[in-house]
This record gives sequence, structure tokens and C-alpha cells, in this order.
Amino acid sequence: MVSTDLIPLIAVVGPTGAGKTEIAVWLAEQRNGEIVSADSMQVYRGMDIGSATPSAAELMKAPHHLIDCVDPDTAWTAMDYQVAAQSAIRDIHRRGRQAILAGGTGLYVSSILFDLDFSAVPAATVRRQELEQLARETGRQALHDRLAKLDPAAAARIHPNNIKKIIRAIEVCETTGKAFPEFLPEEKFNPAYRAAVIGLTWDREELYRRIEQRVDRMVADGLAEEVRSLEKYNLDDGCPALQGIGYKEYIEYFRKGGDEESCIAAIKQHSRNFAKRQLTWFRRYPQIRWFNRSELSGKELRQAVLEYVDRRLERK
RNA sequence: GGCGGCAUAGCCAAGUGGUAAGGCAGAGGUCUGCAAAACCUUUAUCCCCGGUUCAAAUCCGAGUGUCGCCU
Repeated sequence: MVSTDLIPLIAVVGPTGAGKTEIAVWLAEQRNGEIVSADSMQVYRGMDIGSATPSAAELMKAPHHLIDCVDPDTAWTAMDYQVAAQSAIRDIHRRGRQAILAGGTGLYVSSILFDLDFSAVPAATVRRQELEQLARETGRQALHDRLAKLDPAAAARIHPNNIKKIIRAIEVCETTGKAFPEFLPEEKFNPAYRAAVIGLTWDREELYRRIEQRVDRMVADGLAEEVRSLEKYNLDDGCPALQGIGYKEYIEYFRKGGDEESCIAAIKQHSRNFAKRQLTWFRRYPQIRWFNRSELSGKELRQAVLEYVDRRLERK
């Protein structure tokens, strides 16, 4: 296929609280776009406040995809996301509009921007439970040793303490008979797209301050009630939806009591830690263009972003 | 004013003569089906002064700060 068949894709990524939604919506308005969310919590219905799902006003300004699509008791994985998002992007393009990928879930963004193939092995199999059991009985090191026999390279790159990764690697090796693949951002950019990847950030102090203010706003907007309303689903402790920051802390607070102040403080703390991890993730992208919002006025930012997007995408 | 306790990294904190645990925060990093997850790396010379000793965060003296009690 020649380059004219490439789908032009705008991606807006960055840490939580950086203002991705705002910019993505604005870009959609400017360039006839539709937004494909890349957020592992916004896919769940009834988790709008804590996941900072775009507001009704924002949703009205531009069509959004992959928001509020499943109930919180559904297991939704990176693979589900990849399939749904790719099809949404193709569909948007087919209708002559501009797809804008926006979100902070690194693995989700990578699953689109890079040619990651999750399809080989189903997750959440019986085998996984067996391996988890094995880990409990024989220890992490034994599991790591097992991986070392199957795929020495993967074992070398996965720390013995990281049980989740070890288990996944074993699953893949066992069922495919092949090595567990490695993420190579330099080489595996998805050939289906011509992309403009925009990284949004702020000076660290300012980012943290904004995150804390946003948590306060969530609390004021009724985060506690939203978390309570999830009780009707009877969710398991470990389920993905309850791993969400803001949700797990309130659940614990409801259960164990204590004071709400420290619950809120924990949410802020975890949000800050999360933002830092997100920055680490996106910093690896070789083709990202960063915009530090602490150094730009809103107007300058929009102008710079639009200029960059047009330069990247108008060209063949 | 008197008596007693305490003083170790940004915070919490162990160590009571042999060359500074740990946790949290911070910083950096990893990441191919739970990813707002899971995991890794990293940060001090122990309030000040004097003394004892081969050797002191650890013992002695004075000082400063702090907390509590008493008058």
C-alpha cells in the first residue's frame, strides 16, 4: 500500500490533569474531528466523576468514542480496547473525518500507535489461576525460574518480583511456543497510521497542584456518592473498575471508616504518583512532541499544537 | 523557677561503643490481553560545643530547642 492510504491520526497524551480533553475537543472542532478515548476508566459507565470523563458540554462539541461503553462489572482489557479503538478510527476515517486519540492510559495508546499483537493468547484463563496458585505455593523465584527455561530473554528483562508480568510471559510462551515479545517503540510504529503525537505536560509542581485541585473538585462534585452508587454491581475487590484512583480509596473509607480527609489525601497522593508513571511511559515515545503548558499561554499552546498537527498530517 | 523525657534524611522511625534498618514522600526507570495495575533503582553521617576512648549517633559535661509535670 502506498502512503496515501495511511490514516491520519492525531494523538493527545500526557499525565492526568494535563488538560488533554480540552485540547482534544478544541482540535476536533478545528479539524472536523472525532475523539477516540484512550482511558481505561472512562470506558466504564457510572464512573464519570472519578475518571474525569468529559463533561456533557464537551461531549456535545465533538463526538466521543469508547466512553461509557461497558458496566463496571465487565472485564475490559487492553485487547478489547485495541480492537474497538482501531475499528472506531477506521470508521471515522471512512466517514471523512479526523480521528483524535486522546487519553492517558499508556498501554491503550501504545496498542494503537504501535503494532502490538495481543491476539495470540487469551487472558484470564484457567492457566492463569493455576500459575497464580503456583506462585503462592512455590514462590516468585520458582515462577521466574520456570520462565527462564521457556524464554531466557524475557526472564532477563522481567524482575523476579513482578509476578503479573512473569505469569503473562509464561502464558504466552506456553501457548505460542514462541518468545514473549518486547516493546520496541523505535521500530514498531503502526504502519497503518500517519500520526501527530502531542504530549501535554506542565512543570511538575504546577501539575501536582492542578491534580490536587481537581481531586477537590471531584469530591465537591459528589465523588463519594458516585462510588456508593457502584455498590449495586457487587463488584469484586480486584476488578479493574475498583482499581481506579478515587474509587478504591473511597471503598476502603466506607468499609474501614476513618476520616474523609485522609481518604482524600490518599487520592491526591495516588493521583500524583500515577501522573509521574504516565510521564515515564510517554517519554519513551520517540515520535512524541511535548508541549509544556507552564511555558505557553492557552492561545500560544493552541496555535503551536495546530501548527504541529497540520505540518505532520498535511504532508504525504 | 524546679523536675523529667526527647532531639537521627522533607516526614515517621530503628539503632544504646565498632563505623547509620525500614516505611512514606521526592527523583529516575521498566512495561505486548487486569495497566488509574504490577515492578525496579535511588536519597543522612545522627541539634551545637567540649570531654572519655584505638573507636561515640550511642558514654560524661555544658548549651540550645522541644514536650510533659510541678511551684
